[in-house]
Amino acid sequence: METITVYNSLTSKMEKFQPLNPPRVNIYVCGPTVYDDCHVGHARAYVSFDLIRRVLEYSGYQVKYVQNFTDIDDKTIRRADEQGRSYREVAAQYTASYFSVMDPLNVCRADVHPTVSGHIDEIIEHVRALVDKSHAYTVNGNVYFDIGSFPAYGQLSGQDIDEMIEGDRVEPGSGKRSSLDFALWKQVPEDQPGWNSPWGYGRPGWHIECSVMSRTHLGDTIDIHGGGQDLIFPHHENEVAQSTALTGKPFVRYWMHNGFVTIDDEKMSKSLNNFYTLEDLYKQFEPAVIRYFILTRQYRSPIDFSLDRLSEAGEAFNRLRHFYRRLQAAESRSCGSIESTATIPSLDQFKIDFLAALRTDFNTAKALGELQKWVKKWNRIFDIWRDKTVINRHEQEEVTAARAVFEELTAELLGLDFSSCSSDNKVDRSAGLIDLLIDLRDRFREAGDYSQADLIRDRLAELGYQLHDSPRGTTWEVVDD
RNA sequence: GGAGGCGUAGCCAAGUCCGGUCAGGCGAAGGCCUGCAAAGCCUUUAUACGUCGGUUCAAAUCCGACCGCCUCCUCCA
Repeated sequence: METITVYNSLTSKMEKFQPLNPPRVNIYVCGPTVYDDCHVGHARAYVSFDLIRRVLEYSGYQVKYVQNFTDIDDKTIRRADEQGRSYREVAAQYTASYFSVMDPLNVCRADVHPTVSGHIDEIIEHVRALVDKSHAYTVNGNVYFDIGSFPAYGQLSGQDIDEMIEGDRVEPGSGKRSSLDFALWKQVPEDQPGWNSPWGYGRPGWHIECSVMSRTHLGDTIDIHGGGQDLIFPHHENEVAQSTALTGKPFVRYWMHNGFVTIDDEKMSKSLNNFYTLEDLYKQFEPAVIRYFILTRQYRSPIDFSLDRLSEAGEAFNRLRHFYRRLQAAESRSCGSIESTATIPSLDQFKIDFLAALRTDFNTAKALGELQKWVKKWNRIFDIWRDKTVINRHEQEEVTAARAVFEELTAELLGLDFSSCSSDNKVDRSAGLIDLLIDLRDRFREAGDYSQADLIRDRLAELGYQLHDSPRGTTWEVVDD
């Protein structure tokens, strides 16, 4: 296990990462409410924690990763009512939609994807225990958590409780003792989705789900709890209260929160109606480019989104893609026992710098910088080799090693898979045909009939086959647009 | 109002906790390659760190004040 440094929202400090029971690491990430399509903000969150998971696993930890779906709450019910369907149908549809956009981003699925409706018994049990311990009280079929019974309330979000209460007023008729007391269980009319409970017909409150699901699947104390920065208060603050009040044990060792995606520096959100759904973006951009874009910033910083920025990320991403092709090409070159001509970039140093960046609070921006720097060094070597007929055998071994490490680091850690880009069914099928046309074009070129040669080249380009003339002949590739 | 965060070259963005040296990308300009292109690669693009003070041999980095922007305090990744 390698040393990893993480920023803990609870202490606002960088800390050495020490899980409770190494090498095991328990991670709980707040998942989406499944009532609508995912936008770039969701991608940011889940790519970030996917990356964190990958770095931990690569570093020798055994990760158990749990991410919930909130399938029953005000929003899923409202959406169901609008569409005359059940909340279960709505939740099923958007759960499927979640996977259909996250899978292409290479976001690994969680070990467990629990749902609220699947944990009603455990929720009722948790609430009942809080009532028994006098951390919660009942008013007309509602159960509220009693903030006054939990002195540490406000610690995570850095809120001064007295000040908050001062500016707030208890809603008349709610029966709450404090304006900050929050519902663990809500009474609802019989015609709404709900369950029978010791307090009557109702459904879970807004925060209890995560406390219960994380405890059910990961135990009393979890190592990492993740989510968006907007969840710190009140959601995570309330989770801490509910969980700690019940178990008496620390709930979370490391709180981690990802920054927002913004549009013109304002938060991307449903209410501002300034979001881009992933489904729409996939019509214009490869998912891998969106993932790359997200990784160009450290996960805690806000990242300003625009189609131009995404295109820029696409250009940077293409550098890596072409570099990978160059590695492959160099690997299959013939070698001879000639003298070495160039200083090969150090693979070890690159790997050290790259991993150090990721292990210092998952600094993907820094890691990508190290990667691009190393790529540039290699490109210089490739340019030197371009005019040679053979390369040195030892140099070729270096290329093979470089290719293997590049594949490993990009695929396993960054979740950017370059090796799959180059093998395309379309390619195999039409390869012979394209070669035939290139042959034909070469004859025109030799005869000096460039207008015919260009016609072939242009028509192929229109079909998505791009030709590259080089001293060693003409090559081609399939270009996605 | 309370809490948290941000302000680095044309643009994006590391670095700020642990003062002293490189980030990296996009764009742009040159060049290589080409019959010409396209694509790709290389080189050059910077003594940049919101403002004003202070500490220090030395500050983007530490201290103080100020200005501007964002987020949370209401569902939100």
